[in-house]
Amino acid sequence: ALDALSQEDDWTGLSEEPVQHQDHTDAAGINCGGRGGHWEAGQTTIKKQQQRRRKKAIVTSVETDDDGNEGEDDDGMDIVNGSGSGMERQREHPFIVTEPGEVARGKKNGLDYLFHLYEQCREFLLQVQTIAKDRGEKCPTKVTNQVFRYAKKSGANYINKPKMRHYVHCYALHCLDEEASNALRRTFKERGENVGSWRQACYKPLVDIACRHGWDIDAVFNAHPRLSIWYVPTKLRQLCHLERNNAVAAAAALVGGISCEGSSASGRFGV
Amino acid sequence: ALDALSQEDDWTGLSEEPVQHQDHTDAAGINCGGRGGHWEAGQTTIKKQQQRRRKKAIVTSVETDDDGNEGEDDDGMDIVNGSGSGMERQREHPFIVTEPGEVARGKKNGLDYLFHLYEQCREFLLQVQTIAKDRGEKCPTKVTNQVFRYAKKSGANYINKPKMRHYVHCYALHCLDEEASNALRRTFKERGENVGSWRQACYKPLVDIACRHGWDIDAVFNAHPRLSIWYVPTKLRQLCHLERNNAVAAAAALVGGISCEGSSASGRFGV
DNA sequence: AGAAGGACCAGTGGTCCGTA
DNA sequence: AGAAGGACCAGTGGTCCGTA
Repeated sequence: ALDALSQEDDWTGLSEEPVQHQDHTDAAGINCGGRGGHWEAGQTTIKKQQQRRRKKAIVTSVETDDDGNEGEDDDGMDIVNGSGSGMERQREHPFIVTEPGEVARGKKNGLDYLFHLYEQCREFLLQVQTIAKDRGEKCPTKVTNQVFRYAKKSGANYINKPKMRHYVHCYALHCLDEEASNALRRTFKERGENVGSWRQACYKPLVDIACRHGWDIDAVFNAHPRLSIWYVPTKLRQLCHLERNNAVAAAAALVGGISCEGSSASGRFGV
Repeated sequence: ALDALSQEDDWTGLSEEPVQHQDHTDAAGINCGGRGGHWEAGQTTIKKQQQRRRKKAIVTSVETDDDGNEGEDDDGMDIVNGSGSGMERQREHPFIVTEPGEVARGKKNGLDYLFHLYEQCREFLLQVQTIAKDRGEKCPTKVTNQVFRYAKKSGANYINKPKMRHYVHCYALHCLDEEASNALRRTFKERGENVGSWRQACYKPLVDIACRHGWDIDAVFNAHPRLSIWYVPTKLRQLCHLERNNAVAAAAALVGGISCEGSSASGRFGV
């Protein structure tokens, strides 16, 4: 009965409501898909050089049970999800790149399961919203700390903030262009790439989508009912900004040359 | 040149853009204006019994100037808004209830000035938004701490968060029903009421407006372009919730009597 | 090595209460 | 007394880095 909540439980077979897919057929695509400048270099450029002095983590919750034992080094534990005291829940199995519909084998979780977690968070948010409205309290529109707390309280210990935030943009691609998302998964599975590589690769198609929508990644997220409840990840926002600047610079170069002549693009066009 | 920023500067004469007034002609008014149960009692009922252990404030900024003086008890100071060191800015003059268009006399500020501060905050927000969009950073939709910080940095020292939050609902009434707001001001001025009483009196008409919009005070705020940038005050939200419950209870009593017969209103109507 | 997530931190929303 | 606002506090968004 280990891992009943994740890969061994055949949840993918459940009759989940299909993900609504919005058709973004926007005609005003400018400079999308070409160049792609810093898709390798940009990653390190963006990285904040934020040096933190981090204290050694202190063990705070060593609650002694009735017998006075302190929950000794119990390596061969066989009950994992039990609610008994002193039982730490095991970590979730790591994700691997799977094709759509494919169930991960061994101690792994697949990407359909990953995306399923986002749907679960949405349901928890809807419940939190219902409760808040009923009580006349302010009502969250996004998946906030409060929602993660509610999910944990509801028994969904496998949901946590760092994980969900980490893969938000992957889920975004799945929502916004399921075909492209599926194709990317198949490609990266075929190549034997790890999850980190696949995750990195999800950025580019999203930036292209943002490009087709005037570089407004917030508007792209907000226009999609299942995506609008997620905060736009900082890195995705930064990549969109960098690419927009790139595009603007390229357009300026086309018009006025790269030399500094004191004439802007709008000046050349008499605007 | 004292108080150039507030009442002595005849800013009300400036060509401010007129406040856009939305016409909320909603037909579905149910039980608005009647009863009004806890308009006295409710104020104390709501009050959180939040006992805080508050430490004695410690003086932290006693910066000694070049002469080594510690800024002694300088009662007869004549430069107030000067940017010189050791000069603390004087508090703003207190508000008094004024009629629309009336300029406060003496060391007082009028209510047109109060509402003007809200317009100024909106302009600061618009500037913060422009900067954020340009930098590709996340863009605030409300008047946040960041906006207050920006206002202060821009020299608007007379704007601060506690003050603006304190009178938000008064500004809300001014936005949503300027006629009613003006009438209330005239009445309270005539009666010689102080600002606190006027402020309290602003709640009821707002709750009535919320009633006419299905008790959704958030929707009421969000529907108005100048009001949507302000957080709904906690107390106003609570009052709306209480009145809604009141209205529901009254409706149930009309249908099923107050006795507990195990039949709901919807049951009686065969829904 | 690649990855999951506890726990930290800077800055937020909210408003109390020492101050004038 | 009535009122303005510095400064505090609980809980947030964000993600690092000790852990497995």
